[in-house]
Amino acid sequence: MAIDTRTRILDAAERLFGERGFPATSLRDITTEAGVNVASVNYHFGSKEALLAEVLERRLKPINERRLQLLDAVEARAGNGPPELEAVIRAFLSPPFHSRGVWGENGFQRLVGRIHSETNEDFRATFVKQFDHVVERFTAALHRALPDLEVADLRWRILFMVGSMAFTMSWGPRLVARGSTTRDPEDVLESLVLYAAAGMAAPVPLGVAAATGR
Amino acid sequence: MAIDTRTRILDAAERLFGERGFPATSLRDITTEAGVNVASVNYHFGSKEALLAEVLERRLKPINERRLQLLDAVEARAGNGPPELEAVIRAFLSPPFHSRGVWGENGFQRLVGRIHSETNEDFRATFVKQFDHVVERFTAALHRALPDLEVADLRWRILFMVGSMAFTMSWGPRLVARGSTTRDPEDVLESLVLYAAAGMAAPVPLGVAAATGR
DNA sequence: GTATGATTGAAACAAGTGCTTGAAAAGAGG
DNA sequence: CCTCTTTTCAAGCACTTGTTTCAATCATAC
Repeated sequence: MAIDTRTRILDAAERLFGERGFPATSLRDITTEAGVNVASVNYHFGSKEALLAEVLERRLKPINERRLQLLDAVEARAGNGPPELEAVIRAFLSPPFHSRGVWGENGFQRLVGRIHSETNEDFRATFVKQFDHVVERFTAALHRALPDLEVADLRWRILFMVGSMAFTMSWGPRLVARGSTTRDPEDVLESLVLYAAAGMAAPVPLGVAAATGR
Repeated sequence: MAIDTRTRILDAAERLFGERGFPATSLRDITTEAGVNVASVNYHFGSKEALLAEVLERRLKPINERRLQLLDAVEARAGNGPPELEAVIRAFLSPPFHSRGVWGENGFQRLVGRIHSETNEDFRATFVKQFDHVVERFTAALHRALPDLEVADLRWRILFMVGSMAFTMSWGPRLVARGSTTRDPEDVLESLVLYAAAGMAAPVPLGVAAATGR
């Protein structure tokens, strides 16, 4: 059962990487949890890092595809006019929330939130490249929705939005578990969309605009 | 030179933990960079984890003290009335931006953004406790500034804000380095304050409010 | 049923881990 | 100068790391 072994390794790795992080998880942890031999990781994936790449791609590819698909729908609906801000943001934020295993059940979301911190520069570069196209499409759409906002400002605000999302993925489940607040993922997504939409539409800092000669 | 050795270890650890992450940095990496003997880490700090705790506390304590100090000023200015939203947010966000070595120069900000992902549950718990008081003070202040917002909603929005901040600390310098956008830290802080203030003041999701019986 | 290629398994590899040891060196006080 | 504490050092501890090896097992096709 070759494919089965592969998926068992991927599932165990996803869970453990998400829970403890990439460097803190050993191949033996993974293979023990998966109930397979240590050697099978290198047989099927080549290396620990290549395994991480496959763990990420397995989930991220459908998420990014879905994002583009939703954005296409929003833009089609808008015709030649500017797309609706909230709809664009929702197209970006909702797919990860609806991906299998939301709220840390299998730990994938927590893993995503930390990729940039646990891998080396090279790995990170190839990882970020997966997002380039998506980010550019959404930047363009948001620029049409917010024509008064300079692209440089827009890029920062997108970073703010992604940060909220990643952090919520990582800490949200823990927050809910602590009981300090409770909410169904769908509601959290909705809160986040409203928060991000309001932030995106915030007035441009006039002082800054003036200082940079705009 | 006992104190000197201590600081050299702290500085090197701060830089390397921030750059490669906690588990990926070995004591030998640190001591080599610091130009001291391996044994001195355990002599001065007790363990690798205790070293991390000190690295964090050295920077975080003044930051949190400054936050409370600024919040005091904002609340004093407001008297009995509600404090100004933007001022409260600025009191929270500005100290880390003004801390020594902003923008990844020494990597501390990047380190903070990843603590939750690289340490074990126990360590994390004691780490988060350092923030409890600060978070509660700011939650209360924000609640007074936004009386229509339920505390549960507010807590989520604070999470969103912290996420934007942490992510900006981690990725901001990298973004600037890539040249896709450029901005002086002070301007980024201002953008972030405006973004967060607008998000905080966003309308409450009516559908959600209705569904939860409000 | 036997040959062929894909997969698994137990064991071992060299290298690196955090941490400890015990002696040497440095510093401080009389 | 001599003591006594603090600090540094080279070496080594037991253990874990990612990866490799090569024989045993499996599946499939002739």
